[in-house]
Amino acid sequence: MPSLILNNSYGTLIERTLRLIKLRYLQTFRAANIDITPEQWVLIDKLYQSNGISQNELANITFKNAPTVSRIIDLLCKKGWTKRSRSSEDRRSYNIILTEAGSQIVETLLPKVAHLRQLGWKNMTEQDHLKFIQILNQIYENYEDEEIS
Amino acid sequence: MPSLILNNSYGTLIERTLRLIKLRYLQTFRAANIDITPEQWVLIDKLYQSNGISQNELANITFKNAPTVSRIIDLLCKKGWTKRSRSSEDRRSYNIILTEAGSQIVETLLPKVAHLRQLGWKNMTEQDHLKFIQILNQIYENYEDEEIS
DNA sequence: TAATTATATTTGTCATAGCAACTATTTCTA
DNA sequence: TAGAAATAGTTGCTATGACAAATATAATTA
Repeated sequence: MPSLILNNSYGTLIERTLRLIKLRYLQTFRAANIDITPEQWVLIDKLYQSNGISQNELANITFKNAPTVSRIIDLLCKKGWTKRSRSSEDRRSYNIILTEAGSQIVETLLPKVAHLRQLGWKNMTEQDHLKFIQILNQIYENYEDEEIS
Repeated sequence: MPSLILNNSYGTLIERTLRLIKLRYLQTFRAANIDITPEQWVLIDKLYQSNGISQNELANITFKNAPTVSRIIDLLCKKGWTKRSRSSEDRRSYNIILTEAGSQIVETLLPKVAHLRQLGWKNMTEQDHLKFIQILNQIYENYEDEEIS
């Protein structure tokens, strides 16, 4: 259906691709019998790399907003994969700790996620990958610069 | 913060850019004093091009699912921008009609949206645009092909 | 140091989106 | 043609995300 593709603005196409990527992640997690969403995955993956960071830091590095991170951490804590520990330096914030169970989830899923990431670049070169990321970030900057009346 | 960019998978970067695009659309609509979301815009924009199509057709061309389209049409009808009219050929489906008020909304916003679409491609060539869409669709196809266990 | 301002997090409300189950029709098939 | 299967749409439940308002604590300033 090439006409469908041509008739849609790039926003719609970005959304379509992103939605499929997330669906594949979800299906992969289900196939591994682990009840986790792609967004929850992003957070515990970051915690695996930087255990003990605050919700605010998590929000910054994942580009999510504070209420969203707060609610996802709620869910992760309910599942026993993370724990909130009040920071001793700043009693407003928490250190978010990945539990042993949480670590095991990450270690189980990491190779499957690595496979998914590669999958997206099938039939393409490293050059394509770089170009894509570069354009994506250029679009971001273009919109970031713009003051909307 | 280049390290942030390099440390994030492309899914996260796609999401970040898409979120900013949607935010700019929303801000543009607000600046025009029109209470509409980017998703609602996508639907009435399609109806402006193809008035009277069914919810199912709308879902297909916007890559949204049936419940989502049903609920967005509910909202559009409440605002008086669309109407549902039972199809005479197939009494299960509706023809979704853009009202006069709906048409005026589209006509007011179209030039502003055209400006936003161009904005994303500042500092880039038509070649970049084509390459980006091509890669985006290749990623889509790569994930589409894959059977998840 | 008291008062103001800024920051980290939470909560409420709404919109979007996925999935599953359901109703009403239509189409297919034995 | 009767019964089964498919299709269009709706509704319920859950998760994510935006925004605004609230609380608690920290940092700044007069």
